[in-house]
Order: sequence, then C-alpha cells, then structure tokens
Amino acid sequence: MMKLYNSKTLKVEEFVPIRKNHVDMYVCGPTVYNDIHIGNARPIVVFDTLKRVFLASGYTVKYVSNYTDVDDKIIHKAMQQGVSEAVITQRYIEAYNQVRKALNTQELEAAPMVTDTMDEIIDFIDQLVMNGYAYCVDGDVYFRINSIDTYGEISHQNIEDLKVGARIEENTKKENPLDFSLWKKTDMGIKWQSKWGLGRPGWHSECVVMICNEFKKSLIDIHGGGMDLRFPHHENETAQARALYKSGLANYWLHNAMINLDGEKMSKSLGNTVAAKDVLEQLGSNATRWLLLSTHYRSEANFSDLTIETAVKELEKVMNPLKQAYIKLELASYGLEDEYDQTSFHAFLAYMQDDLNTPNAMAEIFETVKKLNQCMRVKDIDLKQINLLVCSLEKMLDVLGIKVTRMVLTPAQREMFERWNEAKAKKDFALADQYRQTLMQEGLL
RNA sequence: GGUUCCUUAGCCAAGUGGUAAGGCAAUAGACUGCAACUCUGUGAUCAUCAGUUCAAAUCUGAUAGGAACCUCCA
Repeated sequence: MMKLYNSKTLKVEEFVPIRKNHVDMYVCGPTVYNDIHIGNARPIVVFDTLKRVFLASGYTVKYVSNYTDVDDKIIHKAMQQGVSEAVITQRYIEAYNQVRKALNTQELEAAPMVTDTMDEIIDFIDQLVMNGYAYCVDGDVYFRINSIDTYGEISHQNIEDLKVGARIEENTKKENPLDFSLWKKTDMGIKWQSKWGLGRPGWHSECVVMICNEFKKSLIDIHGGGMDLRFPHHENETAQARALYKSGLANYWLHNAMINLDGEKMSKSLGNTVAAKDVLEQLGSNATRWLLLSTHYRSEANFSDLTIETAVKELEKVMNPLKQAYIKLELASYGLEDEYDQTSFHAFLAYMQDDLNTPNAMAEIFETVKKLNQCMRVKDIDLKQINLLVCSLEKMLDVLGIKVTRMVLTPAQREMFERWNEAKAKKDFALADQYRQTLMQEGLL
C-alpha cells in the first residue's frame, strides 16, 4: 500500500489511483535557459524514484514532464547572444537531458514543449476569457481569481492575507492585484499571434494544457514539483482547471523541499548554485542519487563537502560487499539465480511506499549488507544464501536507481586469486603481497 | 504582517503516545602473516518551560532559535 504526503491536505494519505494499478503523474520541468543545478536535480531523482517504487509495487506509470521553452529569461539570453530562442532552448534541453541520463532516470513517457503546444494554449486561454474566468486589458490577459471560490486550496493562503502581505507591484490594469497573467503583450523576442494581439503565454497555463493534452483528461493522480512551485504556480494551475473543467487537476500534490548550500537556499536568483553536471562528474551517477535520496524528500537537504563525503563512503560500504559477493560466487562457479530474499526486500519496499521514506529504506539496505558480510565470513559459505541476499540488494538498489553491474572474472583474474591463495598457503608472503597488490589495483579486493 | 514547517548524539538522519532505527566520524576488541575489508562492543534525560495522560521526542499551550512560500526560482 502506497502512502503519500499530499500538500493539498497537509497529510500523509493512502494513495488511491483513479484507474486501478495505474498512475498518471506530471512534474513541472525546467525553464531551459541555463544549466540546471543540483537543487533542480532533486525533483528529477525524487520523482524518478517514486515512479520506480510504483513499478516495483505492480503499477504501470505514465510520467510526463514538460520543457518551458518560452520565457523572458530565454528571450533575454537569445537577444544577448544574438541568436534565436530556439538555439538557446535546444542547447539547454540537451544539457538537461544529459543530466537526466547521467542520473540514471527512466525514460519519460512524454516531454512536451510549450512551443509545440501553442495553439492549444491560446485556445485554452480563449476559453477562460469566453467563460468569464479571464479578461483582456490592453493586449494582456489576466485570470480573474475571484471567479472561483477555491483559490488558495493548494498553498493554504487566503486571499485577504495575500493582499495584506502583498509585495505585489501596482498594476492598475488588473481588477485584483492577485489576478495572474495568462497572456502577455510583447514587442520583443519570440511572439505569437492571438485574438488579443501579438504576445506570448504566461507561465501558468502551459502545464494545465499539457496535462490535458497528454493524459486526455483534466484530472490525474499526481502532480509534482519543487516546494517553491506550490505558490503561485500550482495554485494558479489548479485555479484554471477548477474554472474550466471543474476539476482540481490532480488528486495528490507532491512537493520536494529545497537544497541548501552550506545552510543557505540554493537558487539561480541567489547565484549560489552548484551545477548538477559538475556534481555528477565528481561523484558519478550512483553517489549523486544516494546523496539526494539520503535525506527525506520533504526535508531540506544541506549540501556540503561533509554530506558529499558521507554519501560516497556509505555507498562504498554497500557496493564493496556486493562486489566481493560476486567474486565469491564467481570463484565458486556458482551461477546466480534470480531468487531473492523476500523478507528484506519487502521491508525495504514498505519503507519506500511509506511516503518515500528513503532513510529507513537505506537502513534496511545496510541491514542486508551486514547479513551479506556475515555470510561471507563464515568457514562453510552458504552460496545459496549469498545469492538470495545479493539479488535482494540488487532489487533494492534498482528501486533507488542505483546501477549495479554484476562482476565477471576473466580467466586471468581467476588465476590471480588462485596464485594468491597458493602463495599464502606456502607462507611466501612476499609473493602473496605481489598478487594482492595486483588484485587491489584491479579493484578486486 | 500572513501561511506552512523545522529544532533528535561531534556530524548526517529515522521515529509522531508505551521508556530513542540506521549511517559517518571516534574509540575498544575480534579476525589477519601484516594490512585492507568485515564483525562485535561503547555514546542522546529528543531546543526550553508548563500542561494533558497510568505513560510524551511523539498531543496541547507558551518561549527561544531557524527555514520556505507570499516575487522569477526545483
């Protein structure tokens, strides 16, 4: 049974899918004007892991995430560099996908772009206007938040409080300062023709339209993203869906917490970012995922030399015994069977199903690793038992998206082990140390 | 000012009513030809104060400190 914390209800809830054994999930993707930083990588890993948990639990999953390829920052960058917007967006879409790949994520079922969805977005805004949920002023279109009575349902803000604390710029064009922009009249950069004139869409409509496009319905199971998208982005998404489709857009709203850099929030606007590709280059795919998953996704994670170092060491303590186990099985010419230790894997999965409790799930991994280590130390090795534990660990790591390659010994390596053992038996330690040295160099010890 | 949330050992981090998982580091021991690996042992009156309860890290209230959102951001 899957349990998830729903930002909308502020509670951990039992997950009940709309369609039995299937999950429709949408996660807000990047605005492609820059290389993503390690904070941006958190939702990638969190929601990819969530998909894997669902798959391991017997669900099928359709996971869609978009590219926001229409945006002021993109336009500015394009102008700055004297190229078209498409050059910028292509460059960073590619960079983003390289990071996704390097993070060992599963393929998305769809990854739509705003520029490919423009007709539908314009049509969507038009319908909002025609039904009285939005209004056009001077070439701009705004959503009328007072036209629905549920505004604030995701972010738990009430309209009056928002007004009081508003650091909202004075915009006399709007009926209400909280009304948000659906269509912006523009005179520079890429623009599209609409009945309101030349312009481009605001940020909040695209996700609604893409969800309806991709899933062919206006209510899906899960909508995810970073905590900072809860307001206004997700609030405004659900508002539009309430208006036009009388649906909340998604049943479960999931938000991952931010990553801090030495105690301060990492963000592009603060400029204290660490590029995801740099972290990946330094740590590799496995350690990066381990690092990102070692803190519960709803807790802020601190990113520092110490947390990195710890993650690397922890992962080694899991991977090394696995490697030793493969070698033990190889040396004994024991063919691995796919049978796994059910108790440990089910304990692990139960933690993952409990709102993605990765810290507890990892504790179960350590527990299993310890059992494996104990198994390998006894005189009469139980290869069958090692097989079970190894396969169980493989399955656990797969749910976390940690890649494991089964080790196969070459004849030469096999011989090296034999000679090492022979030398030790003869107490020729000088020779034994030579073999040991070689084995260690090849990463076999 | 409003909303939501956090404060658990040197560090990271679970646990949300029945007397504190796990990891890193440290330290003692075992194993070893020596080492590495590994195994075993060692550590917390859960920010403070008060209340509810037979029982509270866990619920309630207050205090102190911190964060995110309310503005483009994952």
